[in-house]
Amino acid sequence: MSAVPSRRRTGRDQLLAVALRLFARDGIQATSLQDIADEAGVTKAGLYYHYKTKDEIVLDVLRPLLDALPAVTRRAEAHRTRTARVDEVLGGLIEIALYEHSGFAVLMQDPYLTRLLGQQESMRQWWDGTSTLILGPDPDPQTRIGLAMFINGLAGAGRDPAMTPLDDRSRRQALLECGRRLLRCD
Amino acid sequence: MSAVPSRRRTGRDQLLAVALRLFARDGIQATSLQDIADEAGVTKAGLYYHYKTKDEIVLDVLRPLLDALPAVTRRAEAHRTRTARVDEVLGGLIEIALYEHSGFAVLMQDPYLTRLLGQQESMRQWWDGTSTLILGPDPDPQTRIGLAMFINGLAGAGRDPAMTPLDDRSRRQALLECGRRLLRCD
DNA sequence: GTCTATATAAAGATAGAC
DNA sequence: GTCTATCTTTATATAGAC
Repeated sequence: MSAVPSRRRTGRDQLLAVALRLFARDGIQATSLQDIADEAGVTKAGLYYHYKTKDEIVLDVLRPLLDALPAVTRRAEAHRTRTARVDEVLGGLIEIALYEHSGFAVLMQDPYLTRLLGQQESMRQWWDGTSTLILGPDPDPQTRIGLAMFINGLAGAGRDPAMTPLDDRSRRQALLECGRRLLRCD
Repeated sequence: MSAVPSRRRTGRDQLLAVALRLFARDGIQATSLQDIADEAGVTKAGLYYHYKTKDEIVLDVLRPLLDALPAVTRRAEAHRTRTARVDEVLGGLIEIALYEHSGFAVLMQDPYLTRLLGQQESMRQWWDGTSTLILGPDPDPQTRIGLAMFINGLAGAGRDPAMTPLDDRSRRQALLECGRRLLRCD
C-alpha cells in the first residue's frame, strides 16, 4: 500500500497518454492495440490486463473531454447575463481546444468515436442545451450557424500554423474574437 | 462502341458513389472493400477489375474535390480587387461544402486521407497560396486565424441542424456571412 | 502486472474459371 | 466484367505461465 494515494504516473495513465497521442495522429481506427503496446513498451496482451476491449481504452482516453464539456455548460449556467454566459462557454471551449487539443480534435472529428457514441446522441443533446443557454430558445439561423462554425472550426483553428507566433494569452484572445464575431458580440 | 460517349452511370462511377457515401458515413479506414462491394452488389474481387488498390479507390473518389479546390483559387486570381477575390474564394468553398458536402467533409477531416496525401503537403501548399491571395503576404494573425476557422468549420456548419429550415440561397448567404465576419469584410 | 503463445475473424489482394 | 476460391497479413481477444 502506498503512502501517497494521489495520482501518480501509473501504468494505466501512461497507456492513456500514449493512446491519445496515436489516436490524434493517425485516427482511432488506424491505431491498433499493437501500435499502442509498442509505443508504451509493453506487449499487446499486457494491455488486456488494464482494459477488456479497445473501446474501453477509447472511452477512457476521451473521458476527461466528455466530462469537461458539460462542466463548461454548468459554469455558464451560473451566470445571469447572456454576455457572461457566452464568454464562459466560448472561453471554456477555447481552453479545452488549446490545452487538450489532441483529445478535443479526436472528440469532435474522429469517425470511430462518432459511431461509438451512437451517432453522438449524447453530444448532440449537450450541444443543443448549450446552444439554447447562450442563444436563447429561438435564435436566428445566422447566429446558430455562426456558433456551429465556431465549435466545428475550433479544433482546426487551434492547430493552424497561424497560431505559432502567438503566446497563450494571444491565442485565447484570437479564438475568442472569432467567436464574438460569429455571434455578433463585439 | 457506344453512340453516346457522354458519361453514363458506368460500373466505375457507381462504385465511386457508393464508396463516397460509406467513407462519409463511417470514415475511410472503417469502410472495407467488402462493405463497398456489398453495397454495390458485387463481390470483393469484382472491385479489383476496376481498381488495383483501396487507395486508388480513395483517390478516385476524392479526385473531383482535389481538383475543385485549386479551381476556386484560379478563378479568384482572375479578379483584381481584394473584395472580389475574397468573395470568389469564400463563395467557391461554400458551393463545394454545400453541394459536395460528403466529399468535402472526408477531404477536410478524414485521418486516412491526411496520411494518404502525405500529411497533406499538397493541401497545405494550396491553402497557403489561397490564403496569401486573399489576405496579402503579411496578414495580421487574427485574420489568418479567422480564415482557418472558416475553412475548418465549413464542413461541420454545412451539415448542422440549423441549416435545415433554410433554402439553398439562404444557406450560401449564411455561410458567406460567417466568412465575412471572421475576415471583417462586412 | 507482464509475458509467450494462440485462437478467430476480417482485412487487402491475387489466380484463374466463366 | 464478374465470379469462386485462396493467400497473406493483421486485427481483436484469450489462455495460461511466470
